[in-house]
Amino acid sequence: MGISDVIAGFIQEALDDADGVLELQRGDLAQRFNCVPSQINYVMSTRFSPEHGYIVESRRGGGGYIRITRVQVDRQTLMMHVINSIGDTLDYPSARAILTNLAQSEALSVEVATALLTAVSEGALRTVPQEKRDALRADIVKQVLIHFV
Amino acid sequence: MGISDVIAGFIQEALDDADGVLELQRGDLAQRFNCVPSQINYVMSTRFSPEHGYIVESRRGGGGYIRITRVQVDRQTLMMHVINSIGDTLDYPSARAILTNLAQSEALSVEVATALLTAVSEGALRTVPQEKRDALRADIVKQVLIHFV
DNA sequence: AGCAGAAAGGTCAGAGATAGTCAAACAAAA
DNA sequence: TTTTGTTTGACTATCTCTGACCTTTCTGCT
Repeated sequence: MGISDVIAGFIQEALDDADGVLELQRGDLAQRFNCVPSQINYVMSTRFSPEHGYIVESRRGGGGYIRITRVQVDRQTLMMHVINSIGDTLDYPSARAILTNLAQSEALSVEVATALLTAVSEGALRTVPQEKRDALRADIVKQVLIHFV
Repeated sequence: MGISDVIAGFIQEALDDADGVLELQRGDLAQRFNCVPSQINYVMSTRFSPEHGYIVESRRGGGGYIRITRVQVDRQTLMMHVINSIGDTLDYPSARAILTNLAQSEALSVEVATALLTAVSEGALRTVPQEKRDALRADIVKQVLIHFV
């Protein structure tokens, strides 16, 4: 088990204690585990990505921090199911179908579903090369849904 | 937490007590928090910008002051103002400030604001080349906001 | 009125403190 | 052996704090 796993475990525990939201300093953590600071970035991107159910925000400069939020996971298996069913790409009609479904089954409010659909519409993504839109759409939808689970 | 956050917190509280309008002296504040006066300017420009929902006016000379006003406008106006204020690019911290502000002033529900913020987070857009993210983020946010006016 | 000095606030660039990126070296797994 | 995952460190980006210098306004004196 490498150092990345140890760090990830430490953060998981701290998140449990802290009720799902944790703010820490990259330098501190690096020192505590005797590794280079960028190792923390690696851990964040491989263990606390949106797919894993976390949101990571940060700030540089004096008093900087990394904030990790674990999204609630107990509410809807439906959501998880939907999320898992979304592959690496998602075209607009499929997105529309999925979101309409979720709204109809009241897993999402109509407002949220509409907002999200608009966010991934061809219009909103028009500056993204055609061939990359579906991948991006999948990312965005998954991330938002994960956030709402 | 740095001194800027402390000062900002103090001002927020004072604004609450004072019903949204506050007049204070730069030198006084600096002395109270034991910092250089220009630190106050820094706090103004980073924490009380129009983007955050404040108007800051000031006057020099004897009896000079800094006046901070928390703005409250009707939903339509606020939305239009916000949409117009978004240029061709929008970084994540700005998006967060804008959406937090819209949620606080109840122009958007917390759910929608959160969903949109997640949709334009660095995580969700990670497959988009760094240099194109801010432009895309601006597009998405504007498109969704227009949809909600 | 005109002017000088005092009493504010403003600007900007540099130093310090954090965090992020990326690619190369290394290690583990298939 | 090929592929995938991990670790490192040099370089970069961003946020905060400070101080020297600048501009505006007020007040009192002539």
